[in-house]
Amino acid sequence: MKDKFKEYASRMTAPREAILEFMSRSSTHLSAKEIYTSLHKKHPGIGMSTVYRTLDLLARMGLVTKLALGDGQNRYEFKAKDKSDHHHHLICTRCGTIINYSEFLEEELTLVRKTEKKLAKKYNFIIEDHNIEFLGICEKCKGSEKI
Amino acid sequence: MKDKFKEYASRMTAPREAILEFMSRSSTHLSAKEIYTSLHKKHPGIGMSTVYRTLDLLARMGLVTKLALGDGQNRYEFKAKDKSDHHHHLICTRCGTIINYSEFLEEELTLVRKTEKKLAKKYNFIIEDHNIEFLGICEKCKGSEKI
DNA sequence: TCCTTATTGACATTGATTCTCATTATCACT
DNA sequence: AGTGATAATGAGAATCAATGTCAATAAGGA
Ligand SMILES: [Mn+2]
Ligand SMILES: [Mn+2]
Ligand SMILES: [Zn+2]
Ligand SMILES: [Zn+2]
Repeated sequence: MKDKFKEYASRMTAPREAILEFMSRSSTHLSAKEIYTSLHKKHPGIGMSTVYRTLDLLARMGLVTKLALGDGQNRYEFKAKDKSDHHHHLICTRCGTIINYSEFLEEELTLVRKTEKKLAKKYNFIIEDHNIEFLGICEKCKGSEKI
Repeated sequence: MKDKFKEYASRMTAPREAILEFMSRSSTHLSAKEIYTSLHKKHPGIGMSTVYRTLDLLARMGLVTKLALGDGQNRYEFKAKDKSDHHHHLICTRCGTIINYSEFLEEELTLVRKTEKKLAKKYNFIIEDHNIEFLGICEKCKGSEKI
């Protein structure tokens, strides 16, 4: 891992190690502040700036995904190298709940690849990633509908 | 249209009409400030707050889509009722360029519907919309790669 | 161990979005 | 057309995520 860091022109430091370790252990979609706060218990020294800078670095390294959901703060999620970790999102527009789903149909993956190829050619684009999200009302919010 | 507004608990006002009219005429993905500035020429009276409030209203009405791309400002796009207007995005992670594409394969639409149905059932979700975006490097940015 | 310099953290600053509130304008009802 | 209740507005303040500044620190090659 130290090597991977160097590749991105960086020294391996304690804060970076702590943040990466923390991210790799959490499975949710966390805001920078949530990460900062959680980390603060064991690592009181780590500042907010470093959290942002490191998350940005990890995103560039491809170890973390940055999610923009339009609620005023970005969220970050660890991305295992393991392909089986790849997933898409189901987002509740009422309460913000995010569900990961990865029970893809084979068709789904095949089609994504086919579409990528088509778009890359037509628009002369290098396609590196994709986001697919379905928006709606979650189970809980459905329940507390009538007020 | 006036009726549609009322349905959403609203009076029809000059600023709202101006903003809706402007949005329906533009075909890009505009930030609130861009909308404010463009509008300011013909309607110097309209304030920033009203732009935000009206965009939010239009989004709730389903006339406008709010895009969160994680670059620190949301963008808004008019959504014609016309189904043929539906499209997905191709986004350059270097320069932010957004390309609409809508040459869907039939498969694509079929699959989205099938996936929606599957997810709705499994997670007990009411699915109302979806976003699909491909990220990468656009033609222009590919050109100015080596610096 | 020493030295260069990448990295850090405290703090300031920016900038998008939201809030506040006195003023204005819409529209239902005469 | 006139009136009144009140929804909506706009100027400015406030909030708050994210970025910038910079002196102090620490990583790691020599
Ligand atoms: Mn996820
Ligand atoms: Mn678009
Ligand atoms: Zn919900
Ligand atoms: Zn580009």
